[in-house]
Amino acid sequence: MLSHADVWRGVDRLAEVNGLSPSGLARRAGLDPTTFNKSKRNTRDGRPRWPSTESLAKILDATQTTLGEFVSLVQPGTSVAARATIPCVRLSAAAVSQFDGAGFPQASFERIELSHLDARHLYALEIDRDDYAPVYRNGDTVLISPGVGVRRHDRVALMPKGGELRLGVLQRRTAERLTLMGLKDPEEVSAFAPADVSWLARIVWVSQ
DNA sequence: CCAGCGATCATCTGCGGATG
DNA sequence: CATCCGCAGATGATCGCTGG
Repeated sequence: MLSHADVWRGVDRLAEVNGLSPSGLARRAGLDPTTFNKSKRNTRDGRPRWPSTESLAKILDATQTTLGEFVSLVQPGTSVAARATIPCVRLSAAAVSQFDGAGFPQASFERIELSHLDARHLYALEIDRDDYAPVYRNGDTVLISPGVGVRRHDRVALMPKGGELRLGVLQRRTAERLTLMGLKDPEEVSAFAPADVSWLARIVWVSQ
């Protein structure tokens, strides 16, 4: 169960991992900058005050954070330092055998530094071909997070069973069919049966 | 180089409006 | 009536500029 302190710690951590102060986070979410002031977390007679679910929904939306990710920020021991580096995989080395069933890399790849995203749910993919230019050029690094939800129109990485890793835009996902739009050419649509997909994960960041 | 000054920003306190 | 949130004003920290 989340306590009053847990929820406020989560708000502080969410601001921190996004490089914001609590007031900056409130502003980004369209709230009054004082909404998350420490002085407003308890009433004058010392009773706890809670942020509204609407305010929480707004800061999650403003930071593209899921409720599950927010809850994970509350857990003890998830310091920013613990998120400082993440494994980095080369696109041409991204074979199906090197990932687990959830899409996390199994081999020990080199690591790159990262300061504002939760490294426990991330790995980097270095683009070392021109297949996705000009959207992703040779030398770019994209960050993939199997730990977050994938929605329509998200840029994603898809690993077909027995195939080669694909990057694209998730066009549609039903129980029978999953369609991926090409990054270079939106007219180039690939369809997959869910049973033929090893894993699908969202691209959350790109360095270029 | 350093002190003084003003601008800017974050935060705090107190109050009142909106809502249930 | 209790609670959450926005507004206004005050305060303190930081930064950049200027002049000695």
